[in-house]
Amino acid sequence: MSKILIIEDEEAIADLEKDYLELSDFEVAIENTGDKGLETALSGKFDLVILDLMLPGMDGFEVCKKIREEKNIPIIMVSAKKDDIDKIRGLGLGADDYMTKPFSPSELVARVKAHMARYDRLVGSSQKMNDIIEIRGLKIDKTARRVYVNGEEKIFTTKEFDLLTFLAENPNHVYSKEELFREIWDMDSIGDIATVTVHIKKIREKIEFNTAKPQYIETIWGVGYRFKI
Amino acid sequence: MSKILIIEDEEAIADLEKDYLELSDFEVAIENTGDKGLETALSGKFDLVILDLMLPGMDGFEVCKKIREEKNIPIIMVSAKKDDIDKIRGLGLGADDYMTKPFSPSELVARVKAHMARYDRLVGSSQKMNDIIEIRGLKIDKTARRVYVNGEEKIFTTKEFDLLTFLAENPNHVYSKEELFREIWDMDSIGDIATVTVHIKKIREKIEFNTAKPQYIETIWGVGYRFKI
DNA sequence: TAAACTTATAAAAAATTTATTAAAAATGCG
DNA sequence: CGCATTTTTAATAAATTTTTTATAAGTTTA
Repeated sequence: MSKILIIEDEEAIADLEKDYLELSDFEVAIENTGDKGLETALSGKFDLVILDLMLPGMDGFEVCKKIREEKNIPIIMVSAKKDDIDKIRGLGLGADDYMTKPFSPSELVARVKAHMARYDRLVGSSQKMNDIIEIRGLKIDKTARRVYVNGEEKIFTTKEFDLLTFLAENPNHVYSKEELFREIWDMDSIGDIATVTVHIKKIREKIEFNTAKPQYIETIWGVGYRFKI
Repeated sequence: MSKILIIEDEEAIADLEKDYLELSDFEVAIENTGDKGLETALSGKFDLVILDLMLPGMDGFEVCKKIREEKNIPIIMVSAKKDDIDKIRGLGLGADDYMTKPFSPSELVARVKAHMARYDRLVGSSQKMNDIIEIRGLKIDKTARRVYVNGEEKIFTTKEFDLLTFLAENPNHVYSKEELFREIWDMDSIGDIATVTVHIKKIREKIEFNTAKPQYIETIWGVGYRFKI
């Protein structure tokens, strides 16, 4: 199922868009500031972004530019002023479409579908450039299998990389050691899952500033681990 | 230089569009019927099509659909009636953009540029077609099938050359031995892919200063190989 | 706070993967 | 066909990763 990120500070509008998109079977998330929106967009979980121009914090121009530096996913920019639309079109920020408020929900859905279809058509099954996950200072390049922490590359082994990538791709979700084992090791955990603990430790040594107070992979005592977004 | 095809029966309009696009350094051709337009579009010589909806012979709907069956190039559809635009948008013909006449020439140029940029961004007209790959001290001449390391020619066998070229053309991407085998040997690896390892070693002997610390082809333990850019 | 339980850490042992070498097989060419 | 070259196979060595194990440290619960 395709995932759409709405970056919009007017709650009523965002909710309305969300409702209509969900009726068309899209999965929708909303962020209400530019900064949070950018971060979520760069997490790599979304297939399309609907971006309002006027936002608290970082504005839409900037967010669009920053997303484009890393991602090729379709971006639909939305503004209340027709003049702004003409202006940003000329700036060549790399947005894929521009809509002036107010617009009909069905038009939004139609455009979203069209952009998704084109993206699939062009990028298709080939190499998706969309394989960079970035959360705060952590950057994971999936095809190159490289990990950077605050710009510095850290060398990861296969299992470490797979485990970190899985957690980072599914943030804010607690996984038990058994679940992680099944996910990365492709088999049922017959008893011993101590190796998961050891791998988590090794990952933390590479990505955390202070392993005792992890910023990325949290321990949920008695349950498992969670990647904090 | 990018080439644009205008399919439009009103000569005055077509000429006007042509003039403006040429001012922006595009190469432009005009066809005035649907049938001829389709044929020219399918010739493969054009990077973008501007397609009028009302045409003698085959109409714009049909032309758009037929182009899409063969080509992914951007198509901008043009119509005098706003209603028609809404209608075709819903049809999902695969057009990339829709404009209602009359429109300003500068808007046309802006849209053309945006679509070209996106197409390049997603499909990557980059250096893939280049005959000579040069990365640091390594130079690969594809048509001559010669390899130079710091100016000195090294003799490569067929498989060695193909393997090195594939990796160098797709740098920063980790390929497993199986993938490399499929790519170079044109068949599924039924079990043994040890030959890939041996070829990598032979290539390294020729291009690396110290095969134990490869500067070009890195080993990603447990995964495969990666050409370092 | 002590007991019970869970996770973190460290180091070694085990397993896996790749590099190297050499010989065998296949291919291409005169 | 026979020779030279390329490619593949196979066996061993070397390197690296993964798992195990033991112990320490941190939480929770009664």
